[in-house]
Amino acid sequence: MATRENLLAPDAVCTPGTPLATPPPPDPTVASALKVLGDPARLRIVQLLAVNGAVCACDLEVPLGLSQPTVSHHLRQLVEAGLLEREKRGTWAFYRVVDEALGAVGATLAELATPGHHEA
Amino acid sequence: MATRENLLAPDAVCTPGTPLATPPPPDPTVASALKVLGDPARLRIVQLLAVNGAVCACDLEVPLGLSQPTVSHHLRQLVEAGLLEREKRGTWAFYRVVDEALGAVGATLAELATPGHHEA
DNA sequence: CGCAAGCATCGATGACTGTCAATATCGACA
DNA sequence: TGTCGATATTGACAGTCATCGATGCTTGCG
Repeated sequence: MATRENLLAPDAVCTPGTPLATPPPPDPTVASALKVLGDPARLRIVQLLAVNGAVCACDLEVPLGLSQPTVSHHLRQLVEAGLLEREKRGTWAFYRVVDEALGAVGATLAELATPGHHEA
Repeated sequence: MATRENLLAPDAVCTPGTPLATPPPPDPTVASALKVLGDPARLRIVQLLAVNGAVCACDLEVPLGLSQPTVSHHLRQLVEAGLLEREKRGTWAFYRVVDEALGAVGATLAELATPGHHEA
């Protein structure tokens, strides 16, 4: 439900004495993956690859409406973030989603969205 | 497993005749949420709120190491993306994670990471 | 009513980045 | 070996954004 009434305890107050719990910062891998996924073109690439399986770079220019260097640039970012794998086959290169990496990002967000982290 | 050997079918080829499936673009809400979560400071804010429950803005400056206007700026982005809710209590403002919104983003990524989208 | 405190907004600035044209690199093939 | 096609890299440019200081706004309180 999460209506306005139960947003926080009614006696909640800004407690300067309690500098709030500082858990270990989020996995840098997940953080950089989120940064990379933040771009619409790259998110679209991941979606296209997730649906079509392995796709060669030349087939991405048209659906993305971007130039070949730009597509190559985005693919590079995604590979460096560990979200994509590359296989060179002859003159052209196929890309594929790394399910574990993408799933790890989703799982991290899902866990943060799970109540019970703070005092029940 | 996903070793290099089964990256794609061994006879896979760049098929110019098959312009590959173009699914409806990802939910704009999720896309903008990912863009907002791409910033390390904002991801950290979400994590701090997920752990501590409702937190007032004044308690975020120190752990983030950012100035008050910058913190306010990030909080605004997160609220506009639907990831945070704000409740003003007296002079100070408490923020809280919207579990459904954050969970939706995680679920979307998890679904993209689930094999079976492309032909088995 | 006036002061203080917390937060939001404004304006400026420096850094980052998405984009493309041009060019280089690499592999296939005759 | 020479050419062609696909991809990667470089350099440049424009737009975006994170950040902060200064300022304004609102609320609580004496």
